[in-house]
Amino acid sequence: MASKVKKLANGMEDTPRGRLLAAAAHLFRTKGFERTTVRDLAQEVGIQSGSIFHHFKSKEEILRCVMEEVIHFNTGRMREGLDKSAGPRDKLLALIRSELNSINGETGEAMAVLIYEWRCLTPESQEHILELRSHYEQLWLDTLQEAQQAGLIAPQRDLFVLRRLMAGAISWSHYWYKTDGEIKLDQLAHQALFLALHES
Amino acid sequence: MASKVKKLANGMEDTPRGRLLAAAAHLFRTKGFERTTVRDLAQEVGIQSGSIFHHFKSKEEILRCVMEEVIHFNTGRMREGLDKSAGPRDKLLALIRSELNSINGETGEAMAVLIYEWRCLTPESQEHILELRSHYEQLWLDTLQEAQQAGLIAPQRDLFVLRRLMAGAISWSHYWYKTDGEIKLDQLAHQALFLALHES
DNA sequence: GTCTATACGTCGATAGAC
DNA sequence: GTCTATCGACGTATAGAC
Repeated sequence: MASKVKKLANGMEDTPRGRLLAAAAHLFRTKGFERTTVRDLAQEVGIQSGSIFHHFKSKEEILRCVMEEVIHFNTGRMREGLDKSAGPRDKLLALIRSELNSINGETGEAMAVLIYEWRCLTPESQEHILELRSHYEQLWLDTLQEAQQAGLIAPQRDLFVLRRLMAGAISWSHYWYKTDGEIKLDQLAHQALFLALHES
Repeated sequence: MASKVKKLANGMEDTPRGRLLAAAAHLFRTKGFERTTVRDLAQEVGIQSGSIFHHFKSKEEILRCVMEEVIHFNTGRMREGLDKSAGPRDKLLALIRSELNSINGETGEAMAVLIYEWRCLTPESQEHILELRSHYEQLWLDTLQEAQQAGLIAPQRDLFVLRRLMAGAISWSHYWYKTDGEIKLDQLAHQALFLALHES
């Protein structure tokens, strides 16, 4: 039922199309893309399965749109966080916080879909999404470089590798981190910052 | 065809059952569990689809067995590496090396299956696999604690969180790390060790 | 232990009325 | 823009011969 879909936020308007995307993020996350049928999707928003194909030309297109939306939304939010921060340490912390938030906050389901349903995209869609992500990754590398030049990160560390390691560390949190647990997201961000810093 | 399956190593004997498991690790990794059909699987080992069900009672059982085998094999290898190392720093490095090797070496496909096809297990199987992993995780926590007591890891760091972050950092490497690239696995292990150490 | 044949459900997507 | 009805393909698993 439509009421089960918690929030249509994240730039997803309250239109049939937006509701479908929100439901898709939820179902693709919990059941996986393959196991989710267009009939599941239709039921979740309260229409019939045939009606879906008026809004999207295929099931794969729905997946691609979920991924596009979440990248756009989070790239914007990350840029905001970066603009509000001064100094390399705070900028780095802002990036970490922003990424942790993407994964464990309101956009968490869509982010998990972005990570785990990658294979279900056609090669053309994969290429398109990769292109969207590249700006996002460049912001990370620039910030890390700034931090290393300021002496916050040891000179012998490979920043390209460091970014990959941190991306894994952060994204993995969706497996174990509980928003309502003991650890606050901000504490987690600081623990993750230690991964990069020279002197903890 | 059977010849396409590179190695039946990793404790998988050269029996019909072992060949099926090796083929399953490969196919589940590249196509995903859902997209892999029992017909694909049968073709890969050169039998008919119906014959599979003489060896396994369901497709899900094959998945569970792939996961069980890879956990057993890698827990053993990790213990070996640990036994050969002296001192907390080397022990930690041994764990990192061992885990990187599990993910990027011969057992890489099965490890990726373990991580990414989790949802496809029945709840009963999930519980069973979790139990198998718990010993493995305890070895990590013990080693981290030893390192912290020796002053290698800053006292303000939460070791439970650190292990989770490192698990993510390491497992993520299967997405981007290329065994035949510039970076050697041992270099990567050292870069990953920096994530934990107080003074890089 | 592998074969052939097939039961039987479910899938994505389409067609055409309203 | 949503409905109903349905097509044709493909999925897992089984039955029984060899």
